[in-house]
Formats: sequence, C-alpha cells, structure tokens
Amino acid sequence: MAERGGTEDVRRRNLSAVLTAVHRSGPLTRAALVQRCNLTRSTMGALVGELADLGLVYETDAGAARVGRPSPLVHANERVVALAVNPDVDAVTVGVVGLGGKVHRRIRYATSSVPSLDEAVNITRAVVEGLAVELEGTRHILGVGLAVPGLVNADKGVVRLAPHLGWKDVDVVGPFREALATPAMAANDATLGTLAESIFGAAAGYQDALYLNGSASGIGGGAMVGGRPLSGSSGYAGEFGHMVVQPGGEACHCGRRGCLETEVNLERLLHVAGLDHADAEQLEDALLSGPSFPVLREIRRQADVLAVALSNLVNVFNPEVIVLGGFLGALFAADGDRLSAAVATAPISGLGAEVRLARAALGAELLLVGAAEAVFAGVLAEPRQVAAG
Amino acid sequence: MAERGGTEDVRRRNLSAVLTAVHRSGPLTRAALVQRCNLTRSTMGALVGELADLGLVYETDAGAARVGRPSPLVHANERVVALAVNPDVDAVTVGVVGLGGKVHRRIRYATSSVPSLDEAVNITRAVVEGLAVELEGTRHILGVGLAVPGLVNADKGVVRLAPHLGWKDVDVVGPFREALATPAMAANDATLGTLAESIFGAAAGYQDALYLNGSASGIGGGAMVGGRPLSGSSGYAGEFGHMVVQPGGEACHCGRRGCLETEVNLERLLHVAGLDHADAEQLEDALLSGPSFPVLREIRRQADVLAVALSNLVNVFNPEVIVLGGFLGALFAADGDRLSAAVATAPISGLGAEVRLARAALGAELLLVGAAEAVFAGVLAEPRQVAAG
DNA sequence: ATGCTATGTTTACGTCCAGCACAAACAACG
DNA sequence: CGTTGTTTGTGCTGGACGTAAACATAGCAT
Repeated sequence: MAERGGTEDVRRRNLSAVLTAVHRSGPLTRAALVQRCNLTRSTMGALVGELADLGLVYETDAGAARVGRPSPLVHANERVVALAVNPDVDAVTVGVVGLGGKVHRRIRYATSSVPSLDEAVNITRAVVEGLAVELEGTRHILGVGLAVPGLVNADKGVVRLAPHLGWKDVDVVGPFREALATPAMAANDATLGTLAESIFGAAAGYQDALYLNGSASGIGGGAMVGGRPLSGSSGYAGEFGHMVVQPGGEACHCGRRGCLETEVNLERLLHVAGLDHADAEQLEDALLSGPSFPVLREIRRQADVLAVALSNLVNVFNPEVIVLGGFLGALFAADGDRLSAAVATAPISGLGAEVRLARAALGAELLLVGAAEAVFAGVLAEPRQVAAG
Repeated sequence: MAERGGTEDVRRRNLSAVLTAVHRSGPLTRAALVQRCNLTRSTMGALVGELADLGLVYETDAGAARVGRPSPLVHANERVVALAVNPDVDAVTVGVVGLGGKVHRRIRYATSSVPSLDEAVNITRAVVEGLAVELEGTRHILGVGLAVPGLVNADKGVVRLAPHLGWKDVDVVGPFREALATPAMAANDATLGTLAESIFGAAAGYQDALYLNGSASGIGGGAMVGGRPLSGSSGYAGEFGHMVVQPGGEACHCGRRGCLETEVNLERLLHVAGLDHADAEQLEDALLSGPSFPVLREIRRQADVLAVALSNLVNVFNPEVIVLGGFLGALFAADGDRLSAAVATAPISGLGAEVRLARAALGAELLLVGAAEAVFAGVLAEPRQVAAG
C-alpha cells in the first residue's frame, strides 16, 4: 500500500532483480538475465553497467562457445562481503561470506565457558582484526549478521531470550555495530538456516518450504511461504520445538508438558547409543551402521513422534518440501521411509503425498550463509543506496 | 523476480494502490489518498480520473466542511459487483457483493438434500436469473467466487475433497463459468473467511493474523502472513482442525486419532446442553446464560484443548491477533478469559502475551464477502485490464 | 572468405511522476 | 461584509526510465 510511486522505484526494482538473480543463481549471461527479468537487452545493458560501476558485479569473458556473438558472464562480486557471527554455548563462529554465497573464511573460536555478549563481541573483534590483511582485498564490508540461538526481535535487534547462552532482553546489534563500526543485524539461528537452505540448499527453487533443525539445545525451524521468510509480527515465528505432541508428557523448560523437543531430542538418542558427546559423525555411525535394538526402538519412537509434528505442519502450511537438519537429518537418514510414509498418509486425503522430505544440504556453513544473507538483503533490495554508503 | 519492468507497470501499481485503498477503507478524499499512497496531488488527479473513466470509482461532493478547498470523496463503485456462492450441506447461498465490500443481496436457497455440483450450478443460475432485473443496474459483473467447505486447489479451480458435500476431484470452476458466462474462481471457505475478516472484520489492519472457524462440519482456518493470505503450494494450507492435540485420542474421519476437531466440536457442546439443532443463538444462550454444571465442564474442557492448539499456532506463526468464528466464537464468549490466559502464558517466555484474541465480526456475510474478495483481487491488481474485459 | 546467428549498443520515442505556480473554496477574524 | 489564511485540485514543464528498432559486433559454420 505504501509503495513509493516514483519512477526511481522502477530502476531500484530492476537493479534489485538483476543483482538478486546473479547472487542466487551464480554467474549468468546478459541474455539469460534478459529472459529471467523480462527486460530488453538495452535496459539490461544499462542495469549491468550501473551494477558494475557500483562494484557489485563484474563481467568475465564467455564460457561456453556457441553460435552467435559470445556473451560475457555477469558475476556477483564475491569481494563484496558480509561478516557472519554465530555465538553458541561452546564457541563463537565467525565467517566472511561473499556476495554469491561463497564462504571465504570460517573461524571457530572455542570458548571454555558459555560466552557472554561482551565476550562474543570481543572474540568477534579479535577474529576480524586477525583477518584485517585478508579483508583489505575486499571491496566493501556490508555489515555483520548474527545468528543467535534464541528468540530474537530482528526489527529491534534485541535478543528476547537465548536460554542456552543466558542472554535475556539485551540489545545485541548495538555492541556489534559499535565494535566493528559497521551495520549489524540479528535473527534467530533457525530462521536464518531456513533462509540459507531455501536459497542455496535443499529447498532451493521451492516457494513453500519448511525447515526443522535439531541440535543439542532443542528443535527450531522456520518457514518460507510464497518465497518469503515467515517472520511473524515480532520475528519469533517458527518455534516448532514447542509444539505440544504429547499432552501430559514430560515437563519442558518452557513450562508446558509434552513439547516436541522433550520427546524428540539428541540426548535420548545419545543415551541409548551409549555415547556421551554430541559428535555428528559418531551419532550418524551409531544410528546407521548396525544399530542395536534399543537404538532402533528409540529411532522408531522419535520418528513416529516427529511424524505427528510434521503432519501437523503439513496440514497448516501445505509445503512443497520439508528440510531436516542437525540430528533430525540423521534421524531421517536412519528411518526416512517411516517418516516419509507417515507424512504422506497421515494428513487428510493425500494432502501430504506431494510433500518431499529432504536432508539439509549446507552443513557447517549453514548459519554463516544465512546470517550473511540477512545482511545481503539490504543491497539486494536497494543496490544503489547500500553500495554508496 | 519475474516482475515486468516497464513503465507501464508503475501506473498499474499506482492504480491498484488507489483502488485497493478505497475498496478496503471506504470513501476517502483525494488528499487522504495522496498521503496513503505516497503520491503527489497531480498524479492522484490522473489516477482517480482514469479509475473514474473505467467506471471503478466515482466522486461525490465533500462530506465534512472544513477549512480549505472542499475535497470530494472518492468511492469504490459498488455497482461493480461479484457474485458469491457458498454451497453447503443444507443450502446454497448466493450473494451479490459490490466493490467496497457491500453485500447487495444475499439469498439462501435451502435444499432438501446435500446438493450435487450440478444442483449447485443450477440453483445459482436460477437465483442469478431471478436477480436479472436487479443486476441490470450494475455496471459490471466481474465474475463468480465459490466458497467451498473442503480442500480446494484454487489455481486449478478443482475441489480435491469436500467430504460433507461428497464432492471429490471435480472441476468446479468450469461448470460455473459456463453456466454464468463469467469468470469463476474457487477456494476453501475458511481461507476466504480469513481474507474477509482480515480486510473488513476483526483482523482488519493486522499484518499477521490467524482465523479459526468452528462449524458443524469441523474446524477450518487460515492465516495472513505479512498481509498476504497463506495459501501453501496447492492452496490447502490452514487445515487447523486436523492438528493432533491428543495422540491416541478418539478416531477422526481423517484416519488419525485425537485431531483438534474430534476434541473440540459443536456436537459435544450441543449434547451436554441438551440441544438437537445447530442454531447459533440457541447455542450461545445455552453457553452464556446460566449454564449447567455439565455444560460448564464441557466448555472448560474444550477451551483447554483449544488453548493448546492456539498456543502451538502462536509458536508457529507469532501472530498479532487470532480471530475465532462459528461456535469457537461462542466458546470464546463463554470462557474468553480462560482461553486468553492460556494463550498468553503457555508459549515460551511471554511470546504469547502480545497476541490478541477476538471474535469474528462479519457473521452471515463472511463467506460471501470472502468469495467476492477472491474475485475482486483481479481488478484490484490490474484495474485497467479487468475493467476493459 | 562469406553468410549466419545471437548478442551488445545507440537513438528516437512514449509513458509516467515530481515540482511548481495558480485557482478554487471555505473558515476565521475584525 | 470584506480581507486574510489554509487546504486542496489543476495545468504545465522537466527529468528519469524502459521500449522498439535499426545498427554494430564477434564468433561459428560452410
């Protein structure tokens, strides 16, 4: 409703469309961009020229030789970067991510205890200073994106509650912005994971996707509806872990009983497998290669409970694909058929039959890519303003 | 991504913004439109002029006399109408709805048995022919919108399954289009109810809203996310009635156990109240004016179960408001505090505290307004094309 | 070497909105 | 009752932008 009406807006939208296309789909010829964006060759020439002047894209000589005039490839400039930070209970991971989605550097800074906000800021500053030489070569640092395991009000840049970090009602964006002297933004880690998987991962190309991630600290997730991330009114949407699937079940730290994450969790899997530590590969080994009967039984139990939650979500969202990450991905690898079958048959009348289940594809880079994407959203929407600043 | 780039698109968008504003918010002065749409007075003059030429709006002399040059009011032309049809188990309701949301006529054609598709088409044709004289006065019939109680693929115009009507995998749009010689579209009744409440009803002005409706045939609903209706990949989203809230509970017709609508339903309420028929007023009387102890107990039980479902939905969507319609509205009236309290405290850390519960506001006109809105969506998006056709 | 084909570039043109100056209509004030 | 001030619609000019069409270019095919 409150769209700006001017002619200026047209140019902005077109620049945005072109930049977004090369960012998401990788290098494209001008001709390909003309098709995708539904513009003429002359307009595309002007747009690519302007983006190149802004330093956001560059052109290289054509790759595939073909009949007709060779068309140079338009690349998103990977030297335009975002910093990405993921504070967690035992480490702060910092990344440098280029436009186009490439993770240039990923540094996991292990901590001896759960990091406070100040510690996270200091660690990030130290790591970034250590990369100073490397960052010299980049054209532009657009900002820093924070992927926080907890409830985050993205608009205000405030962490409402991050139980495992012990952060509560704190402004996280401010300290990072001042420490790094660059724009900062924060969002829930699972929400950003959803974004990353839907752009570069297992949900790429789908308009309606769900993402559920299982970690030691619980189950989080997010949704893409009609190609847009579901944020909710304050950015808290996607707390799938606290869907009640077993009324009167075990008490959850949220105060209710029988939440999904009290029934389906990593700890129980590790317990029956006789493992102590949450190591992804070890767990996968234990679940996949000749699991013992108790392990099998627990896998089936958790798969059945998860299936109920997934069926509910299918009934609510009618998605094209559901992506499972973390230990939920391992669970899917271990008993995917059971999960698929339950999801496909349980909801009303074949509704679920069209839903594809998939395992997350981005692995360790997931949150860095997602956090960077939150930063890139600014340039992608308004290439002129942000590149100038 | 595939937005048309032309300058023509700017005009289309501005025309759309202006028409949408007067359609949703009622008569507005040009000055008000200038503010809302963020355009200049001269541009607004051209836009209103063009919309008036197209017959979509008209101007009347100013209402409130005020300092300054009097400003005429721009009205959406209520003589531009959509037909709305709601087939149900015991009646086919046909409506004539004008731009601006006014229901000109509403005719409930009772049937002795559950109507087949052919019967529904014939009844509609007969009713519309009976209104021929009246419709002469209208400027333009834009099309017919169908609100169907069941799973509808809105893109294809196909009813996948309407259990209570006994319709299954049938093209409903085709027959209506041919019978009435006008464009036709179909959607799920609850989805359209959501649309109606979010534009003209209790959820007006909210960007993120949920709607749950309880009828004799179950519980349906829909969501508005970021101001857009949540449709899902095939248009089946919003089947809240089949969220499992009581695993191992009573069997549901969908094949699972403990679905929301097996636990929270009209029949049980009528039973404890000693009523036979599903009359809205009688039910409300029974629930509100000195209910017996068994009735009170059932109200509290259903409210508690509903609260769990609502909490889950709050965790998933983080909405601003939840609108309850049908017997759920009566339930809310009877035990609103219990419901509000449960929703506000149950989900994690005050997340739910910001959610407002409200009762549906549109009553009997709900589905007609919603179905018409689905038709109006076309003109609102592209005023030029549709008005010309 | 010549033609073919797909692509980039230049130019004239039409569309559209912003900004400015002006006119119209009414209220407030003396 | 007339003057002044305020708000709002209208006409006009200029600038920004995309389109269409003709032209230029660069490699492949024969």
